[in-house]
Amino acid sequence: MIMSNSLPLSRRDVIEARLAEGRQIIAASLAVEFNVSEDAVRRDLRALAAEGKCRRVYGGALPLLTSSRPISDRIGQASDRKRVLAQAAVAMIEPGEFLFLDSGSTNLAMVDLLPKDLGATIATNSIDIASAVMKRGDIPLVLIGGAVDPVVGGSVDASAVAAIEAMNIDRCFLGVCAVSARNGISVYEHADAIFKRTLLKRSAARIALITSEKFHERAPHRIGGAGDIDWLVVEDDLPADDEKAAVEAGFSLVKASNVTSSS
Amino acid sequence: MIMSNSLPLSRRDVIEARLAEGRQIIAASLAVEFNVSEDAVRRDLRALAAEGKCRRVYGGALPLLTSSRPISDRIGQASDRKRVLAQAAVAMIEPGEFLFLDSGSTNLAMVDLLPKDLGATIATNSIDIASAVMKRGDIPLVLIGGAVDPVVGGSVDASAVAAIEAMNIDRCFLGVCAVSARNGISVYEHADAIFKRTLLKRSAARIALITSEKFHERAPHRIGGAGDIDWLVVEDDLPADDEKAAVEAGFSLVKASNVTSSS
DNA sequence: AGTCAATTTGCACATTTATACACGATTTGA
DNA sequence: TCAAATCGTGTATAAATGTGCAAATTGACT
Repeated sequence: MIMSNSLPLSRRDVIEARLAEGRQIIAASLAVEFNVSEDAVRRDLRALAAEGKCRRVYGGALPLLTSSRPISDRIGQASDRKRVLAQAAVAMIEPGEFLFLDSGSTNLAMVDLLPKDLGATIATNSIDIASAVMKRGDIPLVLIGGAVDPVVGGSVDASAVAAIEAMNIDRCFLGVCAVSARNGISVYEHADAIFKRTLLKRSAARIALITSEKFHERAPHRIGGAGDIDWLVVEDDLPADDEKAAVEAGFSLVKASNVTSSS
Repeated sequence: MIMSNSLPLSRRDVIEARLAEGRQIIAASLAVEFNVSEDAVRRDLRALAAEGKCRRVYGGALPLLTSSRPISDRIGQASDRKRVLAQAAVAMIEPGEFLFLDSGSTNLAMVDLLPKDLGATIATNSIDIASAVMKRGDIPLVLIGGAVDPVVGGSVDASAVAAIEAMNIDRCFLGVCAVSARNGISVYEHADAIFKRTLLKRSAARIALITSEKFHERAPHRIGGAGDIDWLVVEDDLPADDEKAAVEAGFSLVKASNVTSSS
């Protein structure tokens, strides 16, 4: 029973860590995520601002450092778009579900956005995702073993397929390399494709997070078509022709609007 | 039900060990787990905080350097001593072997010290070690899956045991929590002990890296005695009485002299 | 065995801390 | 300008904490 009861003050550390990454803080979102009132979040922000760790703004707080961060900026930019997708995906999760997070940087971004009181269990074959989930420490984790594919960053061999064959997954988040109306969803690695097909077969709800450039990628191994995926979570500013083609191919789209306040 | 009838002193050691692993301590949970009042736990936390081992927070305590860099900071603390042990352990590896690296920060230190042209394959159940091996990118990796034990940082459940039952390991590096002449080698977690016993059974050569303080730790679950381990890699400055007791208990010691040179 | 000192523990009490709620003031956006 | 959202302050409540003290345990010495 050592589950998920996190220390109250660790919340402030989490906020501080996010600020250190250059991320903006929205008081209302944090309140929901940590399952506390907005007053508590505001107190934390006030304390952090008093320590000079952030700047208070209407609706939340912003990190202080605005000057030179060459590398982190680029990562932060890419992360921002992926985080919007991830936030929309997190909102689709029901409490207590058995989730599978497939390998992929967008799925990795989901881990930090999962609410604290989520009673879900996460299974994954990605070492990076497993590492992130374990670092949180409040989510039960099931790791899929097997020979590790260095391109995928996780196990996609026969033993990994056999492991998920024995799972009843409530909701899986698929990582894909390319999407098109003609070829459906595809990936680069053959073994990865076999693994993902099995994953889709064993999952009740199947979701894929798609950054806009994925619609113009090409990959050799087809996983399936529109009938094999329940939802594609796409960016808000997806070009109209891409969207039209996807819808006509039978895909159900969920637009991830960055409702994160104005700005 | 783990009823620890162990010595009162051991409780504080267990708490310290958990903090060293980066885990957060919740006073109320600890009180239930050790079957003592919260006052006793708070007294321990106060003492540990006074020693600089942790940071007290409302509701329990947090490890000191955990928010920003949980892994690298821990390694940075005792990196010198552990790197010496790890270097000695790496020297025992033969080319082309199938290795198993058990969970543990000392074994983790081995990953970065492995030579480039090593034709070995590494298997592990530790997420941190898998992450480090994958980051290198030049070593074939086999990951042991299963439900992840948050204390161990990897899988030690029945499926993990079943996975290594099918392996013929040339050389395994065991992670242990405590060593003594009377009780042999021991760990904190029951499932971890079962896993390690199977690991020893499936391994041709069995090695454990032991920092000196492990000789004065206590842990509830015994893995085995001197006959179950081929080599204990110990520090150069191991106290003479500890060394004498270990040798008389039948252990074969390898002293890791810090003549690492270079760098 | 007996005794004494030191440590550890549990309990009672006052204090501090964190939190949620209520109300008025302030800011934001249309 | 107005309405909605957000912020700040005050207050009540629950939880955690620190302190003092007595009982129980341990270890050493006679």
